[in-house]
Amino acid sequence: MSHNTAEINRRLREAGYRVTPQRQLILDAVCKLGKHVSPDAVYEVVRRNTPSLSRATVYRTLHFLTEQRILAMVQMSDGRVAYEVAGPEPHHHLVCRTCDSYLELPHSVLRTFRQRMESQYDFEVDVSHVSFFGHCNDCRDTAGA
Amino acid sequence: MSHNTAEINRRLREAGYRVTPQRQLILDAVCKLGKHVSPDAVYEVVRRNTPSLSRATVYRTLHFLTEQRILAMVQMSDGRVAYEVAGPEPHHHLVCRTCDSYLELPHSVLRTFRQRMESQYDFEVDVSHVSFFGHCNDCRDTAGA
DNA sequence: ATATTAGTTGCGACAATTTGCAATAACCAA
DNA sequence: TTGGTTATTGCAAATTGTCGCAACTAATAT
Ligand SMILES: [Mn+2]
Ligand SMILES: [Mn+2]
Ligand SMILES: [Zn+2]
Ligand SMILES: [Zn+2]
Repeated sequence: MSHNTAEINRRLREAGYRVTPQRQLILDAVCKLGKHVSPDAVYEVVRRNTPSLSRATVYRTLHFLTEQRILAMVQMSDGRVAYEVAGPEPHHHLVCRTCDSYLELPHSVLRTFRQRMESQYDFEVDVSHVSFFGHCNDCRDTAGA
Repeated sequence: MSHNTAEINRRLREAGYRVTPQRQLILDAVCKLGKHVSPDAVYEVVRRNTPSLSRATVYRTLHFLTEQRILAMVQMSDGRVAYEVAGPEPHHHLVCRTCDSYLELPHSVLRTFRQRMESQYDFEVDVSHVSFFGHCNDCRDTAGA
């Protein structure tokens, strides 16, 4: 997934945030590294360019860009999180507990569920990048339970 | 939720595990502290009784008791996990991102979703104690998005 | 009771992530 | 340009959680 730098910078400034070299480097790194990137992988890439860039900034910026819906956060099966550039439409994940592979689901699979929670419980479910855990076709036989 | 000590101890021993004072203290602490207890809260309680009991043992035991289905693990909105005594039937949670309150859902709400993932993607979703995040009725107005 | 055995614990080191705070620098207005 | 305001960064310390390993002890048999 790629990203439109000019458009993003405009959005950030309009909301009162600043466009810093760190933020641009980190976003570029996630973009280049592809899907489901770990904070540490991002850190390793950006430090090649800017060794002074700190780990704290990587974590903070990944959170920040996720809040701005420029990135999306994905729960992995071991409890850690990964990031990816957010597309125009959110999607969901089926993450295998055994081999850590994942399938991506269209946004639509949770539409009726969301509506049901809304009407029955007055609860507005955030149906953006939800992860479900379990076992993929290859791992079902070998994995217990 | 309470627990039947004698029955649990029998089950553990039968499976080749041991009933230790640490495990009993930790289980009692979760039970006494109520629902959705953090590892640190458990640690604070048990160390009053047994100061030598280590943090590592708390984490290991909470994992262990979850594997044995004596406890259940719940994802909280900040990514951390909490524990509760597992009832006879699993249930799910609607966790509010703003106030951290939660609603409990019956196990059945994911039955059709699970079947759909099974038939469409050959993926076996683990539908035990799933957390969904969003905003509760009280927080919907105040919270952005 | 005593000994044997293997599951469990505590410790310390380590890895991962968060946070407070002073220094910095992006943005904007003049 | 220049200067002021304040969001952001880097650093270091604090949290949070994991791991290897030697010492310990619960369970079982003798
Ligand atoms: Mn994805
Ligand atoms: Mn619950
Ligand atoms: Zn798999
Ligand atoms: Zn709420």
